[in-house]
Amino acid sequence: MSPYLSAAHNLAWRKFLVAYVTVMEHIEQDLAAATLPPLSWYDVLFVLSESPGQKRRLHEIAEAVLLSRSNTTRLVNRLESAGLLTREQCSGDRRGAFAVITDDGLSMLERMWVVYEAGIVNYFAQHLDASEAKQFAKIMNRMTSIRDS
Amino acid sequence: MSPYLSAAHNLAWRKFLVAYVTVMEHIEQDLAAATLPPLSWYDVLFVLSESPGQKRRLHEIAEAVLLSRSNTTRLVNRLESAGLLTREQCSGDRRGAFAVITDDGLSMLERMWVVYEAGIVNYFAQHLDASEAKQFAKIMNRMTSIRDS
DNA sequence: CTAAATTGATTGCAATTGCAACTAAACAAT
DNA sequence: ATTGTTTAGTTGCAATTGCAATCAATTTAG
Repeated sequence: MSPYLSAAHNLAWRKFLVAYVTVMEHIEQDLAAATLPPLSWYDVLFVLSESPGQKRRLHEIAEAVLLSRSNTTRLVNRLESAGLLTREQCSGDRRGAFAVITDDGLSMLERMWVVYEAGIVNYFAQHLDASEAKQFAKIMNRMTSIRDS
Repeated sequence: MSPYLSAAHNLAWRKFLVAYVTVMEHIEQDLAAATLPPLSWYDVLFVLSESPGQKRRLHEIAEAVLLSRSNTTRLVNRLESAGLLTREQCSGDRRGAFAVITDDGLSMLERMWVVYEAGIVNYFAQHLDASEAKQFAKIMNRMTSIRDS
């Protein structure tokens, strides 16, 4: 609750912001340079590929990729237009729709991962040794829990 | 150059992404709830307030806040429409323009900082002790340097 | 059972972003 | 001086986002 920010914490915050945008820009640039779609597409394809039956309800995708419902609808539209997934009627809940990854979607996922993984290594992981990586993940994890007072 | 990502590094990366968006969303929500402008406005106001004469060339702002030129032009337009800064003709370079922060801009900066600082503490800094904060800043700093092979 | 409330997904619309021109001024080089 | 190049800033346009409203289906409650 104390609204006081030490200089060290303030600095950490600023470096965090800068690091995030520069790393993301590098990775997005690498994808674009390889004429591959943006990371948001990867996220959806990845979630689907991990899902039972390689399909998932739209609202679950939204939650998994931290996107609003409406943005998910449209993102899924784009992937569908590109043939990377199809929509499937949901038996049992007639409101609902599944997104199902296609073979093209799976191969796109792989092609993107080649570039994406290299980017993560180059711009991010390279700068952390194994124990730092573990510690780092732990810290980031704390920030995603419900806030207290 | 080794394009191999360990499980620990991969996890760290994912937590990084999630932490960033959740923390940012919280802070933006807090600002919006206080009927304050988004963080992008704060960044510009802050840069100006730190600048000699409280003014800065547009391309310098762009660089400082990691934004493209065109987006900076339009962001500055919005702040100008809101009366938080003014444009000033640049003597010595007739192409150029300064953005100069106004008194309203300065007071907006302060009002935003109240909410922003609380957000940084609540969603970010709270989760780091002093030594972690220093270590964290150091790591983030490595990621913003020029990449090597 | 029926009305009210909730949930899943989509749509409209305004605001923001990204990218590629474009204009004008400065700089460089012959 | 004259041409070519770079730099500053802006603009057009298409794509993406954010938010509120909408519609239909499901669940809840009386």
